[in-house]
Amino acid sequence: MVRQPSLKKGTWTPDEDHKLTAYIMRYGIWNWNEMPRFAGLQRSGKSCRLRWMNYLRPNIRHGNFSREEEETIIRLQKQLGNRWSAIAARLPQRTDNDVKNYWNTRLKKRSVILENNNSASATTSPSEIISSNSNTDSSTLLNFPTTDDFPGALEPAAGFSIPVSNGNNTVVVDDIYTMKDNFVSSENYWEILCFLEQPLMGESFGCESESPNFQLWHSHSQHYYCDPVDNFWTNPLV
DNA sequence: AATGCGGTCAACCGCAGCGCC
DNA sequence: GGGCGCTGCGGTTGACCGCAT
Repeated sequence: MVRQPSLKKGTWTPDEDHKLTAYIMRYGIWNWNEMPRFAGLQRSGKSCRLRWMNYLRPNIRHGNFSREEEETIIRLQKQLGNRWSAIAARLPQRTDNDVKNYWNTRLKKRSVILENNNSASATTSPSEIISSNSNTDSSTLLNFPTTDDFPGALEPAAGFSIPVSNGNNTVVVDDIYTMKDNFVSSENYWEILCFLEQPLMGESFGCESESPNFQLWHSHSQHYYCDPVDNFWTNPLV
């Protein structure tokens, strides 16, 4: 009798991330339950899907919720309840898991205060209340520069400190190692590229440099940006 | 230096919805 | 209509980290 290898749980390793990303880039998403086996992963399909949807998928931002986003979450949560996927759909580049975590860890308490303040003063805007609230987490008050603020600018690299305008001097950008966001570091870019040029599933990649995907990738290499319009990642074979 | 505690967030679990047969 | 498999969603857990003592 062939024993089914036990499925791994817990934190994903960089190697597992690479395997999953490379597989989806090459073959697309076809069946979450079958994919792990073909991708050489000892993970459940659910685990792979979750990892892809919440972390590896391109065009995802983590942390540094803007004040506008906070207000949107608070407003929509009031309107829709805990329908996190619906709320996340209204927040570009945010995942339902991120929105849910952010709500549970930060906004939930603040929302209660907001309610109290609103009942006390119906004329005060949410942002004013957030700003004036002494219990407010200082991290929510940072005017964190985004790529929306500086179109075409490079995203700060992982581990770098950047100046903020809340009185503290710097904030450390979250450590990322690959494709966590739209942008990846040049080091990771080449690391990924090297990985993708390795044979997958025992077959050669052949002339990857002539493939549409490769050219798309290089066409964005200035900013290492994966354009969602290209549908490059989610459906690489089209 | 060691320990405790609270906050954060990645990941798991269970369930509901949907489509297919 | 019912069973089955797959996917998506929301609640919850547990590991990790920073800070206070």
